[in-house]
Formats: sequence, structure tokens, C-alpha cells
Amino acid sequence: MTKSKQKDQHRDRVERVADRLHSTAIHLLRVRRTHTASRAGPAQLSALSVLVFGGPLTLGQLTAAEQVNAPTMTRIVAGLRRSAWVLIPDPEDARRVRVFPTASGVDLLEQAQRRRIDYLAKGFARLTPSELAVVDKAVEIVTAARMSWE
Amino acid sequence: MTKSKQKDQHRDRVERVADRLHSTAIHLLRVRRTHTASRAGPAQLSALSVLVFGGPLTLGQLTAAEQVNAPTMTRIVAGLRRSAWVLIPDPEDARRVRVFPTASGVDLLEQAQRRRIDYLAKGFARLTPSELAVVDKAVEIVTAARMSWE
DNA sequence: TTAGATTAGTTAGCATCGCTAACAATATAC
DNA sequence: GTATATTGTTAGCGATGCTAACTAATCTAA
Repeated sequence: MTKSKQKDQHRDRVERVADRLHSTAIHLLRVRRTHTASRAGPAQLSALSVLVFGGPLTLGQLTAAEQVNAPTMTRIVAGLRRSAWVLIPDPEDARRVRVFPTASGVDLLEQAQRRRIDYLAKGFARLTPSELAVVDKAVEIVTAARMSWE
Repeated sequence: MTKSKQKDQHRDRVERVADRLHSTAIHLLRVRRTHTASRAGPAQLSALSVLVFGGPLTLGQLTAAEQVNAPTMTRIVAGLRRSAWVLIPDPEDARRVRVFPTASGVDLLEQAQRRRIDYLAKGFARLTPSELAVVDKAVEIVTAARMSWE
């Protein structure tokens, strides 16, 4: 077999895996009830998670982290603020808006994560340790790949 | 080590993997530009995909497949119809609405998939064959797990 | 020091997508 | 032929995404 044919084969496999992975990811996230219960939208929960684990951030940093346009993040944070899940103290540089998670924001996030994890873990409980290890390894590989190309 | 401690350990690992998997899935799907270019929303593309690969379906079947409430699917299909990506012929049972993908609907779907796959595949091209195999295997495991508990 | 450029967010307005509650139309069963 | 069950639709709310246009604050430089 020539080298170029091997290359073609590899590309085909990459595409097949990419397609299946995408489909799986979509269906995994069809867990719409994890956030419905809390009255926080998914974008709010995701932004809150970034805040809780990444310290206080400006709107611009949140926008970058969530890969969203600025007006969208303005509104997401406005919602979080209305519900007192974040607060915005007086700034030094009056252009920058620094967003801090509150204690109740941290609580909310923990509850939402618990529901999510419980849902997934219920299905994974039957996996053997070696199957679990494969999934874990795959997550690592995909995460590393994402990092290197984004 | 006692058996119950082993069980605890396994549960902890399951939860850790579940959490990381969820986070990875979220970030994988931050490919918002795959549908932006086509003027079809993600829910429309997903429903169209079900239609293309699952033959003509009724609104109720689509609703079940997409795990969405009936009014939501009514609106999604109305949008697809406006754009002529599906059509709805006269029914025998006038309660049922049978939805058929059109040729341009199939085209649209193929283009959207191409963009999605290209995006992911670009990042995965650097993976070694054995890494790719791990990811593929993991997708299989997760899919099987989903099937068995949903 | 003040005029202009840069930076950081906001406002306005549109479309999609999720939900619930209430309603209509059709088919079936008695 | 009326009662019931099945299947979708309408109305209306809130969250999330976008672009275009704008304001406010800071920085730069003549």
C-alpha cells in the first residue's frame, strides 16, 4: 500500500470518528431537565461555572471563555445578577465590569452539577472499570486535541 | 480492602468521568458557526437529520426522537417548511402530520455535516491511530450505555 | 491640556428554541 | 350519534444567539 493511500485511510477514520463523536455529544447533552429545575438557563450555568472555577473575571474575559458575543454576555450576566448569583462591585477602571460569584451562586452551581453528574453516572454505573478507563482516556485525548487547535 | 470500599471507589471514578465527559461534550459543541452559515438553527438541523436518516415521520415521532415538547416541534417543522427543506403532503389520517425531507433539505444537511466534520477532523488529524481507536471505542461504550438507560 | 483614538460594554432589535396552559380538530368506541 | 381519546396548534413567556449602532471611560500625543 502506498503512503498516500494510508493517509487517505487515516483521514477517513478521522472523519468517521469525528461524526460519531459529534452525534454522541449532542445526545449526551439532551439532558434538558438539569437546568430547568433551577430556573437558571444553560448559558447562565456555564458562565457561572467559569466564574466559580476561574475566579472573578471581567465581561470581556467571560465573553472569550464562553465564545459568545459581547451583548450576549452582557445579558447573561444581567440575569445572573438579577438572581443574586453574581455581584459587580464598584470598579477602578470604570470601563471594566468585574463579575464575582456569590455564595448562593456557588450553591446553585453545585446543585446543578450534582444533578448532571447523577444523571450520567446512573448510566455509567454498569460500566466495567476497564470500559470506564477507556472513556476517561478518550476524554483526555479529545480535550488535549481541542486545546491544541482552538 | 472491603467490598464496599471498592464499590465506593468505583462510584467516585464514575462520577469523575461523568463530570469530565459532560464538560468535554459542552465544549465540543461550541461549534456555533456550523449552522450560522446556513440560516438553519441547530434544532432544525437536528430534526432534519432525523428525518433524512429515519424516513418520513409524524410530528409526534419527531417530538419523541428529539425529546422536545410538541409545540416546540410544531414550530421547528414550520421553520423547515418555510425554507422548503421539508414538505407535508395531504394526510390520510387528518390528525397526523407526516413530514418528508426534500432534496434541498438533504443538501442542506450534507453541507452542515461536512462543516461539522471538517471542523472536528481538523483537530483530530494529528491523533495517532491508537488514540483514534481509543476515542472510537469510547464513543461506542457511551452510546451503548445511553441506549441501555434511556 | 485637550482632541482624537482605543477599549469595554450597552442598547435595540431580530430569530430560534425551550417551556406550560389552553384550545381545536379528527378518529374511534360505545 | 354522542363521548372519549389522539394529535397538533395557538398564545405567550423567558433564555440565548446574532449584528448594528451607540455611549462612556481611558489613553495618547501634539
